[in-house]
Amino acid sequence: MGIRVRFAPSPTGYLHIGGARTALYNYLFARHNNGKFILRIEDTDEVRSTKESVDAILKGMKFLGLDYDEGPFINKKGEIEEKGNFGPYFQTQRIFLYKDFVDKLLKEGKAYKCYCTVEELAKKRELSNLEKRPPKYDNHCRHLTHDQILNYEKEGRKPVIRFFNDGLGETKFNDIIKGEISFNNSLLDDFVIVKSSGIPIYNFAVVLDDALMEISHVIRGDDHVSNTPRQIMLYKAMGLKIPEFAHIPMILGGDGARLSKRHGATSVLAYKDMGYLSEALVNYLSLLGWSTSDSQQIFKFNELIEKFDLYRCNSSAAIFDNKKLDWMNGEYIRSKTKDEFFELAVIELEKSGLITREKAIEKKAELEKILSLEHEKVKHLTEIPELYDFMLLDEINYNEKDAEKVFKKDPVNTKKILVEINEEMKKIGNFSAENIEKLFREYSEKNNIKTSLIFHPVRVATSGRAKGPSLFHYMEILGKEKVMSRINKTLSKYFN
RNA sequence: GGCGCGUUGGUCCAUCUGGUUAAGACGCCACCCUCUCAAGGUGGAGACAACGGGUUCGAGCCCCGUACGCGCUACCA
Repeated sequence: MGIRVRFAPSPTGYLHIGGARTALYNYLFARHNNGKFILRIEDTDEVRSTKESVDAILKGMKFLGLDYDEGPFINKKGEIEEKGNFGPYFQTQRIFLYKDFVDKLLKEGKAYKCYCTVEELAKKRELSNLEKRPPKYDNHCRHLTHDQILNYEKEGRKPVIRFFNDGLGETKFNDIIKGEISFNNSLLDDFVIVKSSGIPIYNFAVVLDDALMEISHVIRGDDHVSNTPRQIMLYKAMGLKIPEFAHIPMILGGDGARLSKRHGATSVLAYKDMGYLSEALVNYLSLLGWSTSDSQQIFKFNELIEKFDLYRCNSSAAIFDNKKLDWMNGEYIRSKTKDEFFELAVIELEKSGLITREKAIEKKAELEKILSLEHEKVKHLTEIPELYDFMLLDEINYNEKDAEKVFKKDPVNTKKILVEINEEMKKIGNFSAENIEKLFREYSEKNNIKTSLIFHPVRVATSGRAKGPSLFHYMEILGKEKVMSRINKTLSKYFN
């Protein structure tokens, strides 16, 4: 009776945005209902499945914070281990579990061996295409004679096993998200359930795994809707309990096509590398297909668990909007405490070579002051180095465009102002933002110069750019000496 | 081709079992704040609910059809 759901990716690539959302919805549904969340790797595609993909998926899950009750995970030694009582959790390792079911289906005449080769089938398919008929298997091997079978075997043909579909009646199910969906059984053919390699086909393995793992709700992408009737037929044929189904719509790229590499990064880990917080990604993804009636946008993780409702999911595809994700990421970065932001910033700063971790921790108080200058401006963590480099570098980099614009407009007066203000600053005892501002404003008044004609040049002269934090505040942190020497350096670089 | 699913402003979506000036968020624009850039605040433009029929006193919400999009139709998952 307990709720058990699973996320079952195939390891043929990294964990992408679509898979991540499927995983998230499963997770949220399980946690909301005090159920179990299971991770199962569907690696029955022996050609495309890779170990690297398994790693990438596991890492992606970890980054998103989607912890599961059962399934494979990477242990402290970096090896893959499994937890849970319904294992194994790799589909290929479960093959031995399927044998009895296959034998039973065979014995009961609900499945049969088919000796047609892929070439033969391809030819038939081509023909029916030519004749504009639906490409359906022609049931050629349904009733082979003993001799025919012997002959095929002698030829060395390895059979596949097909499900015997009588084509009678219809298969319907009530999808939690899409409502009632029905299919006419006569439209489905005798589909393959076990490949000639002995490895079961997805539609068969998924049924057995879900049944054996006692999955109560199958929550997956709606590209599986059309597969569901086949699976239900199998559940029925094997006398297994049919779970509830919930098919969540696809995520599309800006051009309305299915989200893919062409639309930029689709790997969850790539988003991490681009400076997105997992909280932001999770929050954004949660809203791509689901919403509350009051259209709440920002949710704490626990709040998501509390409020998430599968029945309120949308049934139509959604376009992934990077702009909104960016906004949300900014919201989450802004909501970080000083300490948290410090930790996040150190990682980026260290990555860019601006500071070492040791040094950052040694000068934590000062660094935190610097960081607070631009904290609210950060949209991606990766912007941090370029936002603060002028505060951390001895030698500033001038943005030539800004320098040109600010210095060359009125070089004579600008030079005069810079020289004079630099001289004036010597007088400041306590080099505080307040005192600097006071001095600047007095100088402006005394000489009847617009403040902007002072502020802008000083900003570029001390930071190398026209954009930046509050002028006097960063000057205070920089200190009188650095400020004055930077102005002098600017003077000799641009005004000689 | 067949079958299935979908279609509310540029985007995500609300409108719970038919009765609202069709709400909110992102983005966009303007103004305010201001030493710049952001952030924040205020306001604004933008949808006659794909289209066409019905049912009903009344439909974005129900029914039918059309168009368009997506998915499945593999010894892929």
